[in-house]
Amino acid sequence: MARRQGQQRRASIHDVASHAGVSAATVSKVMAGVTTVKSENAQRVFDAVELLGYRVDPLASDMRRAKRRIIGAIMPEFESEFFGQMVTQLESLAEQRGYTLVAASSRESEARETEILARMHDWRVAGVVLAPVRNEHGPAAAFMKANGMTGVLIDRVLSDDAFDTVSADSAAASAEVARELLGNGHRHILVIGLGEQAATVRARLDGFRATALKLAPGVRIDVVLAETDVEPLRAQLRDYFAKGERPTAVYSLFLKGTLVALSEFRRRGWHCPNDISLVGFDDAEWMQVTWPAIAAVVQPVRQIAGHAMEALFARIEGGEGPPIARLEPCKVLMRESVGPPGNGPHSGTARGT
Amino acid sequence: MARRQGQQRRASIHDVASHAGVSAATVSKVMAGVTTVKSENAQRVFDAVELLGYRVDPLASDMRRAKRRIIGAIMPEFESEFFGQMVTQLESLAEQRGYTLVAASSRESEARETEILARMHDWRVAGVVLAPVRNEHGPAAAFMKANGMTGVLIDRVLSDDAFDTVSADSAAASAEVARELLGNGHRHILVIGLGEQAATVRARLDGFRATALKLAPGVRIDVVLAETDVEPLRAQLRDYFAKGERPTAVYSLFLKGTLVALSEFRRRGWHCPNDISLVGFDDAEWMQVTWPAIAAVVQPVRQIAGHAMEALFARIEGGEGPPIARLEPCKVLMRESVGPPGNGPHSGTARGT
DNA sequence: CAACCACGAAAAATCGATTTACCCATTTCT
DNA sequence: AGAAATGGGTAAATCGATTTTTCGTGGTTG
Repeated sequence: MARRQGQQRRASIHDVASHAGVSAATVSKVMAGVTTVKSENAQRVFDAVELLGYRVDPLASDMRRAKRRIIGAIMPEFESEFFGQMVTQLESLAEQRGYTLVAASSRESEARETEILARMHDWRVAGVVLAPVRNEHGPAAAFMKANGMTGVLIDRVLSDDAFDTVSADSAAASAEVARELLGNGHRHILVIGLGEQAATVRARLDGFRATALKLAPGVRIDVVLAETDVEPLRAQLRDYFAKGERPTAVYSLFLKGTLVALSEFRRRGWHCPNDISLVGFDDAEWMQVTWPAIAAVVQPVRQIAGHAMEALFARIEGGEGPPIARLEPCKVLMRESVGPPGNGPHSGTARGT
Repeated sequence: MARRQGQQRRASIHDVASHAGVSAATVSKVMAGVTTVKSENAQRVFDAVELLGYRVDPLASDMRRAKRRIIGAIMPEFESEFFGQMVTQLESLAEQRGYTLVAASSRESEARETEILARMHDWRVAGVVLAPVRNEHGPAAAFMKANGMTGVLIDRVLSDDAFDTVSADSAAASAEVARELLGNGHRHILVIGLGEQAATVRARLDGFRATALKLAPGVRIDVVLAETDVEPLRAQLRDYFAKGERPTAVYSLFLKGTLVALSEFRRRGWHCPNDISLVGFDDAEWMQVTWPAIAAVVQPVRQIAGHAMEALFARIEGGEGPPIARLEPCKVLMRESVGPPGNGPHSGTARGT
């Protein structure tokens, strides 16, 4: 084709202009699709563009406008399926509107979160999709407010007075989990989570507790919350079981908790669902191929991503009005890890085995 | 602090200059850390910077140079632990050198891969870390060559005549898997993979086969390869077992293959390792908490990322010389999914059960 | 026939930095 | 003492686009 040598400098708008015998402004107009250019000139521009392999430099093009066609995305991590899918979705939605997504991971650190935000501010991103490490009341959101950035908060949030929020309907999903577990006959259930993620954990916990108590007022619900990290949770869980506590089901409020629960079951030689039932918030591909398959709450990634971007672009385009707080419905997949209690060796009779 | 109202326009270098009573060039020098500035002036600049909350605009700063301080990363997907960790690593390495990482996912499509590459070329990235969908001989690498881009290829590659490559030492790892399986007494082994990823699959397969045949010349090694997608592989695997083939061990050459194998085992009611043994290339967090824990080859993500970035920056800084092809050693974690053959209900005697 | 409009395109300003060329005092060297 | 080197700065050019202003031409209108 008309591709030039790899070595030489990229063609600029001026190269095209002089080749086509018009001014740079005209080339700009043609590229932007403005109709007030004589068709003959437009054609010569097209030819020159083709010949030189010219493409608009998006950064130079963005220089003049206050908001650049870049969307920032900040996730707590990239390693999990959930955030991986989220980034993929956001990326493709941004592209659809001619924006480029720049993603960064805060690695579960609020300090890094703010740092990244500052960098994105430097980049003059048009908007930010932020999945905060803790919740909407952290330093990151404060930074965005202080600097007049436009953004949307997702995932570990409920609502905010300055930003639109989009998250899974944790409470409703937890209520359904409660119905399922209670329906299976469980009356002693352990819930595990991370206290740091205050708002979400509270919603999930309250949603679960309210429904459970309504269905069976005598139900016993134990709660083991670690503050920040997974390892302390593992230790607390170990203590809990070591004390002789024998719930018949465990509900984990986040993915890593499900892994911790499973590994503790392993250590103790317990199998699901005979010895204990397990449901986790957050689904993963492997959960349906293990034996038993693990029951899980599936977060609606596409909906969250879609509505987040919708809200974000509405603000970017100047949309006013009070911030919205959206809750997307989850799906609860009851799989083999949940069954009726009382089949296992330790339940009822067992205690000191 | 001295933070201004969120509403007003960001301070530019000229605002700082006029506040400090010097020229923009002087401000630029101070920000760049040039020492030939009178300390009194430097101080006034610092004060003005503090007062106005000034930060250099990285895009404007990059305008003049040919290569911008941006590194592009293109991964086949973001959803898996491996590529998630890879992006995280690359991001932090890029940041350490004052670069920003812009990551994009090709979603296992060569067309998208080239598209993204073109976009990154438009962005004039300083370099690209590309994990190709198929291998190093695809259109993406060709595009990079044709446009004189600097880049490094990772993961599904072995070596290239134009770019540095960094990948896991598939052959050595597969040899070790062979030693383990043969050592356990397996003499009929099924290997599954994706034919599309030619170079890597060949290396893994050959490494496995060579070592296996050396250790036990009579060993039977079956191979089931699907071309592009996972679902056809599932179908082929189903056919293979339906024909009555009963290998005592399966070695999956990639993560999704391991999932497919597991789900097929489930369908047939087979348990590891009694009915069949399983090892997979690629580790994941869940593999150690399931029952049985799944044996896996762990790819050295940090080393791959580290050496890829090292090589990339060497080229960016003008390093010459023939392309290097690096192989990073893997770790093989033999877990409970592997055991000696012959305990299961179907092996030996079984056939029509 | 002069005044007015519309059209299309060129010229110039702009975005926010960096870098080059050049200027003016001192110092240093011969 | 006169020339050359050096320190410290500034104005202006530059990067690659977009956007605003200006300009010339041709056609209408009073």
